Amino acid sequence: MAQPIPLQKDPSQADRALLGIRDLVFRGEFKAGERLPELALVELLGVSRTPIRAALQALAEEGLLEASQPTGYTVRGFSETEIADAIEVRGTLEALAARMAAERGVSGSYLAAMSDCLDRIEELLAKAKPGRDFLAQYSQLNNQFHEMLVAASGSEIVARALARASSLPFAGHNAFVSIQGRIPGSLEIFRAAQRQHREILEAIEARSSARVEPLVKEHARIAHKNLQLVLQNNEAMKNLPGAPLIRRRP
Amino acid sequence: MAQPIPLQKDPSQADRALLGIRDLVFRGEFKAGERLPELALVELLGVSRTPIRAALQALAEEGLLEASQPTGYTVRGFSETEIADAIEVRGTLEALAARMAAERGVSGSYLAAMSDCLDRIEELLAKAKPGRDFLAQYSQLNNQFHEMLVAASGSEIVARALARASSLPFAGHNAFVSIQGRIPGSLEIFRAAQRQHREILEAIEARSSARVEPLVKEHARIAHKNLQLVLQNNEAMKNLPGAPLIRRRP
DNA sequence: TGAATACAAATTGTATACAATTTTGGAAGC
DNA sequence: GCTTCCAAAATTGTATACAATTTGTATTCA
Repeated sequence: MAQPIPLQKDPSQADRALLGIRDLVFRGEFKAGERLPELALVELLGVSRTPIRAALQALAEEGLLEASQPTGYTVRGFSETEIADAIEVRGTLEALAARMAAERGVSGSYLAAMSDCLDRIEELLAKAKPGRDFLAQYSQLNNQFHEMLVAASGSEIVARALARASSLPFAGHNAFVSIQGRIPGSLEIFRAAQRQHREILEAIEARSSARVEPLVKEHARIAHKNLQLVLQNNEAMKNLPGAPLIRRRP
Repeated sequence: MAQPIPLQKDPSQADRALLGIRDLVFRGEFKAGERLPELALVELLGVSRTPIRAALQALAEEGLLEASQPTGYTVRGFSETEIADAIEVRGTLEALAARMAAERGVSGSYLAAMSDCLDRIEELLAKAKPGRDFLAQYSQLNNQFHEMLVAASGSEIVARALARASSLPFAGHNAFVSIQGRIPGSLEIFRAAQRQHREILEAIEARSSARVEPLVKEHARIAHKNLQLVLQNNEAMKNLPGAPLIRRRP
């Protein structure tokens, strides 16, 4: 099962470089298509070239940057279609994970833990209205449920593939949660998602692999709908982390 | 569309390190679970630590190595189940690519090029018996068809995810082709695969997204069967590149 | 004026020195 | 005999010097 937080002592320079560069890109300090000169990053982040290079390589693997010809790295931009495809890939792999969980079976205690997680989400939805705290808590619980779902597959290989697919900007399950407070009717979206969570868990409990697969795929389509909503809402776009990476339709 | 060969002038030290380490691991010079000290690799490959480190990082991303606690890298071993899962992930993503191709449509000239590729495979199967040349040619053409299939999806995101999934040892479509000459009845396996290739192409031509998805998944199961055959055949195991990475069932 | 070339600046690739950390081996103490 | 601690060795993390390459710019020649 995956260790959610590796619990590291003090962050290395390489970690600082990774987080620092990702932050610079997400904040739009470097725009899509722009080069990232190593020395500029050394200046901005205060670490030497060695960890900077390691971070650039990692971010290129992650998909945020791309190696440019004949050398160096540039910021990658994402079209609406590309983001939709990334969500589709994530949903497909999540569905595979859920199917495996249903086929291979999950222990009663683990199912109970997943159900507990859903209970807490319901509690949250019952009493709270969208706001700062609410969104942070929902995001955390939603994340936990999805982590547990993948772990339930029992396959490290699938978990790995899924983690990679989810690391693309806007592809993860919480990509749009942080700004749903600004979108009208978002509470109803959360409620719909939660109903799907229950159905997914029930299908796994019933070992119904044929049913759980389309359920998870459908669940991933919420992200799709959120993408559409955000793109039509300028106010939301301003507050979406990484918004400068999105290539709007010409 | 993906550039199969980046056409680089002379290989960098980093490239040499990457290929060199992969080769050492596939040949079993370092066994599963064993550490890869940087200085040992410097000695063996004759390049300095900087490109060695870049290569280690890349190979860990690829899945061949894993970062070990609290530092360094070790060779990753693969159980039979893990290899089966990797094939399943690859098949799932390939099916997604094919479905997208069917949904979005593929130009007539591209379909014709894919058909040409299949014609050449048929020609090869008609006249040749399994042997050195035959396997190399089949492998090349099989690879070409699968590359074209992914490209037909029109999605770089999916192509990327698939390339990563296929880079895990034994997960690619040609993983077991090189030793099929040693397995009795292999020609019949190739013929069955080719019949599936035709059906897949016909389904895409007919824009039948619902039909192409299970066809591609079924096609990927050939790799599954080949895995079983190889594991039961000691002679074949000896000639399988990367065989030392496989953790046999205890 | 425009193109070609040579020179300068910027940038990345590589090697290596040094720092920090982890592991190892053994001696001392219980 | 076993554990504990410390020092030495091994190993990785980081910074930086130098080399090789690419890019930009100015100057010269047609």
